[in-house]
Amino acid sequence: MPPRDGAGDNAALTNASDIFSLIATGAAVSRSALLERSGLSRVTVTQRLNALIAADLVEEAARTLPSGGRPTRVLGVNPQVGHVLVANIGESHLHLALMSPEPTVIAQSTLRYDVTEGPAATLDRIADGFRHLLSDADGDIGILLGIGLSLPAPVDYKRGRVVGPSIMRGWDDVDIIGPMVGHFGVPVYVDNDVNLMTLYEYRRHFRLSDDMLFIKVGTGIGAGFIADGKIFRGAHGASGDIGHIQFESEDAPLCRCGKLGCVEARAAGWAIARDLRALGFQADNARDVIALVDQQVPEAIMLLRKAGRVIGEVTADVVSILNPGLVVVGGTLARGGDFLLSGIRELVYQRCLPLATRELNIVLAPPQADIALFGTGQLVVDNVFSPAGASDLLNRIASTAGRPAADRPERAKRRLERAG
Amino acid sequence: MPPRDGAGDNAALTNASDIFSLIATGAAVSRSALLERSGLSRVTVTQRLNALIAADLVEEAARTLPSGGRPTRVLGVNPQVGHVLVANIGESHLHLALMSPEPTVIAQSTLRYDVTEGPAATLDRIADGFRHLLSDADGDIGILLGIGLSLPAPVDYKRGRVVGPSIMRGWDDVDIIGPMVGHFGVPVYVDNDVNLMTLYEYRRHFRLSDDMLFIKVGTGIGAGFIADGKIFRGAHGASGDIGHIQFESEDAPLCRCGKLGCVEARAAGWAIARDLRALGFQADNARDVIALVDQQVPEAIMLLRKAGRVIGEVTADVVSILNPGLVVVGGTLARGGDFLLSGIRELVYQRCLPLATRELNIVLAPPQADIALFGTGQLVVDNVFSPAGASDLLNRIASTAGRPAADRPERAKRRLERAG
DNA sequence: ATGATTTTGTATATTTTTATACATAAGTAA
DNA sequence: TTACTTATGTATAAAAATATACAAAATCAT
Repeated sequence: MPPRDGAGDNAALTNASDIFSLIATGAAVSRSALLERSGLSRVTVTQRLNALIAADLVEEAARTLPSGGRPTRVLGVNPQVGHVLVANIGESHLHLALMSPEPTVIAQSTLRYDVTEGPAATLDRIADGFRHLLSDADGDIGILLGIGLSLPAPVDYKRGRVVGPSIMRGWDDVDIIGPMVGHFGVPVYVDNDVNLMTLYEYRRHFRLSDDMLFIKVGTGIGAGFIADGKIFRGAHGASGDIGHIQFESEDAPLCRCGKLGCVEARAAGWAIARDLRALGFQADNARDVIALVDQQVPEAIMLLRKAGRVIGEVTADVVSILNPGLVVVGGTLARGGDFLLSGIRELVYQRCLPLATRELNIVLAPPQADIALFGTGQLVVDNVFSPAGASDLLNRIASTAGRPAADRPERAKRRLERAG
Repeated sequence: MPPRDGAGDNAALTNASDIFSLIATGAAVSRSALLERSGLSRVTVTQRLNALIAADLVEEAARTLPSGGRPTRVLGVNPQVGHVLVANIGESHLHLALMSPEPTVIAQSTLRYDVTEGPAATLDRIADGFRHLLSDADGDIGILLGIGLSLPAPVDYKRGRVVGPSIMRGWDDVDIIGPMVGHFGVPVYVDNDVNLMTLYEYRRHFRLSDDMLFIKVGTGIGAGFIADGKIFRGAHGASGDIGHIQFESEDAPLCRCGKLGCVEARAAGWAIARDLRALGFQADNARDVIALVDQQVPEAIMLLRKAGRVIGEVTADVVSILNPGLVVVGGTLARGGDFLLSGIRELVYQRCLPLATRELNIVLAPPQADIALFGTGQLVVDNVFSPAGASDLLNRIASTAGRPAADRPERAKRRLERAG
């Protein structure tokens, strides 16, 4: 066992980022797997692994795997290597969390706010809230790995900006990443909340389905896709806008967007609530609709079933276009269970050709609160532990314990530039 | 200038695959770009580049780029490094070509065949046809880099098999790659023809649009997508099946698939031809429809405009779901020009929210024959010149001139395994 | 209890890569 | 014509990686 020295050899540390990334992403969790995946020699793998262990970034688990001879030791990231900060920005609430890299919640807080405060003031409040979470944290939680923000609006992921007018008034084309990087000096990621919910369901529950469709049915209706293992976002981050696809009918209802016959105007929580009010019931939103369904109110059930068939109609089109292997239905209205799901299945299996549906599963998302928050944590961790992110991270760790980058030999500088 | 020696140092050659891939893909075409992109030192880049030049795989172009000091020499793949074989398998024709890596056609042939001959006999005929093309080739065309096959059916790209019953009767779930690899011993790639047309348009005409939708309107109707620079295929290769999305109406026509109201039954070439026959005109397919449009027959123009609006309706849904930055319309009916395009634009701009359309372009594909064939060539070249493909290729080249893999030091063996 | 298998540890010679330095080539601007 | 800039060539010492070998640990089967 090599001597443990927290500072370690910093050049050796930054040089070990490829090994760190393989372990951190779960791509290789044993020495033999590292040998196979890295293409390096056994001695070099051992040397770099020892540097990571010495720096307390990686640890040997108690667990071993049988191999027919000496058992294989499992390797893993030290859970105390660091933490991430995430914020789910709603229309009236800010839900903040300090998370470990699994990601699991270490601490969290919820703040009320008003969207009219504007992005600059809101981002400052989020930064303050993050600092409170950090200062209240007990024990050694390692370094801040990165920050993630979830927004209920289309987000151009590469530019880190909201695109287009949306319910987040005043946020269109505003730089969100810059101010947050300014506050904390770590990588910052921003995405649309439905995309992050989709990422959560994929990574936590449906990992084997590399092409899956997530449909969020709540007060509004939206969709997220995993295509070949990655979030599909479209050219400007506005993919999945299925709520405003229109179907013609004589009684096409007016949508909030100003068009007639949108899926949302027929089947979203607000639309079902509208129809329930027309029948004399008290209902404002998706949650109220589900409360009435839970009370077995026949009219609420009837309207939910009808909504299921409308959602099924648009889902059928999406399935024809995208060819997913799995459809996951989540959001508040999904708590209606089979009242909603049966209509979705009926229309999808009716409308699509067998080629698209013969190996298609349509399921409800497992009930879980705050999945956008967990999805945001997952996004940050995935990026920070990627090969490029790991290189950047280990340079950051090394540079807090070593000489400045300007003094480094050329190779270390070049590695920094490539990671940048 | 290093001495030219065709056999070269084979270990040095396989070690240079990363440099070769960077040059071959166009990611780096100068020494300074190679330095930046490879992360290697200047001496190592030069050593590996010299090995590639000595092996006649890479050449220094006559062209230089001004730099303010000594001009930068442009590097490129030797056009005679090798060739690819491609086949476009139609319903009644086999269109074969021998292509250079640009890809451009060196030689080609067209064979009539019947789909009832079955896949085994057809693949044998294709192999024979490929051998004829090779034996007729003049001059040094280098080694066979790879083979590509295009099919008018959904293809599971990873498995290299047709999925589901289709117009290619008898091909469902048949191994296509195995027999062709058996014949020629090189990598073989199989994909759906619309995907390959999409790849061609993207790489040859719309390279800056990393999220684009290609709509093929001919006798049938289908779509292909480029998502973040890559072909989007779906879970089983059946994405883009927009022809069988149904819209309800009182007079919904019966489709060939057995459903009522499919987009294809309303707007495909065969459907317009059906409607023209009902009006007393002679028309069997998309080509006949366009011939009548070219003759300015009002009824043909009217039906084509109507088809444009139906296609526009489904395109609007696709645009809402996928958020492309560009829509390209191709296929035989696209020769109808603005008679078709104006209806597509009308419905897309009418039905979609501004968020999806404000930066969306909708254009006709430039006229060009055989774009699936060129797309197939592009697919082969992209794969063969990728980092993994280049490693495999250089191992193949080295092994035809060097000692057997079993005799190699451990590192060369490990590189082979990783490339495999 | 013993032998075989597989993993992991450690050492050393060789090879490859990098860092550094000096030099020349080929433009461009003054 | 000269000086400056940038690219490219070449050489050498130092560092890193690899190949190879020997050894010990920890199971498992007999």
